[in-house]
Amino acid sequence: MRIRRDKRDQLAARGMEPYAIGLPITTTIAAVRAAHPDLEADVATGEKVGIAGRVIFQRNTGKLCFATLRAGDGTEIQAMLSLASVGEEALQSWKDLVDIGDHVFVAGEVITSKRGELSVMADEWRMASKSLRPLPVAHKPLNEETRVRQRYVDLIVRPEAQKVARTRVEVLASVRRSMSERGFLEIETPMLQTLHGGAAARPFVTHSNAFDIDLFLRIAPELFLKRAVVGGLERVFEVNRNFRNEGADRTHSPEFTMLEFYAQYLDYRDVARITRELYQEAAQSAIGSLTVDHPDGTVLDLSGEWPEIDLFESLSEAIGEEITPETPREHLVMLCDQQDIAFHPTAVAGKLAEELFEHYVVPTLVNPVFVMDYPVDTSPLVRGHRTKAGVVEKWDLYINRMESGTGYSELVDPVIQRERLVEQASLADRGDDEAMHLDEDFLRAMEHGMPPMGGVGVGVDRMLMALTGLGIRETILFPLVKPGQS
RNA sequence: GGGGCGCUAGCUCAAUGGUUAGAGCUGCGGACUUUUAAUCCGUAGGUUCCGGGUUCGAGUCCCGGGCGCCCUACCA
Repeated sequence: MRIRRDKRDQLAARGMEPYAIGLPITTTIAAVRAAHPDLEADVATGEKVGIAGRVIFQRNTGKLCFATLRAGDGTEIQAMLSLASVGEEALQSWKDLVDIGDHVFVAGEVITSKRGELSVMADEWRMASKSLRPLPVAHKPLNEETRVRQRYVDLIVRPEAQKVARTRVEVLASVRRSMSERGFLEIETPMLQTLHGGAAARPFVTHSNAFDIDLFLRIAPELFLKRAVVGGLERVFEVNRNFRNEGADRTHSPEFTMLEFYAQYLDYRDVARITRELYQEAAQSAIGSLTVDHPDGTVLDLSGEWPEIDLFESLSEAIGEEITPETPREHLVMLCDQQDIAFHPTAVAGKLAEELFEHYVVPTLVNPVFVMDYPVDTSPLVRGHRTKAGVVEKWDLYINRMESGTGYSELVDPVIQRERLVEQASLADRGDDEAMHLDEDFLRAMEHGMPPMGGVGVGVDRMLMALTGLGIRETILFPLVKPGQS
């Protein structure tokens, strides 16, 4: 650090700017590479360029210096500085003052070296940004903590980190494209809410000084998106952050990115199809394939139609006895106890059935599957099933043994909705801090006539996980980390 | 929440309770006009995560704390 600071000062002393702006850059490394895909060794093209990049390797010999410059997109090119073309003073400055990690500008002719490496033979060089801290040694894996805490370093030295960051960009762009093509409007709804609703989760609480009230960071945008549909924005979506004050592990982050979309007059099967298409289009544009290979050897096949299984039927089959929405709570408790499945003491029968499902069936769900028709008592915002008793028109999408999305035929009857929410509110009063509170304004919106609609929530981070096989903290560029000692 | 493992030089890692905590790469000085993780010679580099304790002696053992990873549970 101290030595590099001295070099920074030396640059100024020799009349060079250590952080130069307005450099005469004429092209990119990628463009030079693309223009000269397969030159023979030891060729001079006569083409003059000005390029800049970060020094990633250096090989300084006596009168001829080599450096590998890398751009953010991972493309690299070699810079060569010879005594003959830059002169003694510039060559000496280069050897004295350039370190691995510096951004440098090089202007000169595009050539290939005697070993065939595409290079720029410099006529001049300039410092673009003097790096004061050394880069970690290349070719040795950084430990996971440093990668997450200093993602900027991770991105410099590990091309895979770049790739993941760019895959996320591509997935988000693809999702927005797919939604737009189907007539959905991207809208923004409140992150700061006076009541949290739309999901069952513990919220983060903050305080507004101006209004002198406590506010919640949203756990879901659902109730506002539905209000927008009431208002005649017939198809809406939002891709943005939700915040849940709960556990963090390989598949959960306190802030995570969620896609929600709602479309009037569609039902849960219609939106399931759209969800599958979204996924397939995102996979195609982000990784170029509907077959995904994970580092752990898992292979996901996202192609074609995705199968549907019935929650209670598949559970009954797995257990070997019939389980229905009418199966008494006591019996489900007994089945859970047999398998040492833990559950919350106040859990309702439907919740227990879902616990059993997670234990028996979920571990087998690698390729995408829509799990259909959930118990009514765990789904307060979903419409009752049109033919089956005790269940609602809801699916969960499982990919790679992970819940990756959920879709409903939304409940739009304000009278039934009020009954369900009152029931939830009484749960909240009894100490279930994840139950929903009564949102009178939401009910008021419904009472103005909410069109029948299908709605979906898809975890975008989990999309990235499915497409890369990585943990959630690798798919998020800057995940929350506890402050360290220093 | 419970259990396990880890934290030592810029990075990746060594070090039976016992000399002055080592190695590779990085860095620094030098040689070299075709190198590719360049090579060769020389050299520097430490609050062993923090705080206590046991001991003649602690990176190592004990207690407390911090941070991370894995497993497990919880979180519809």
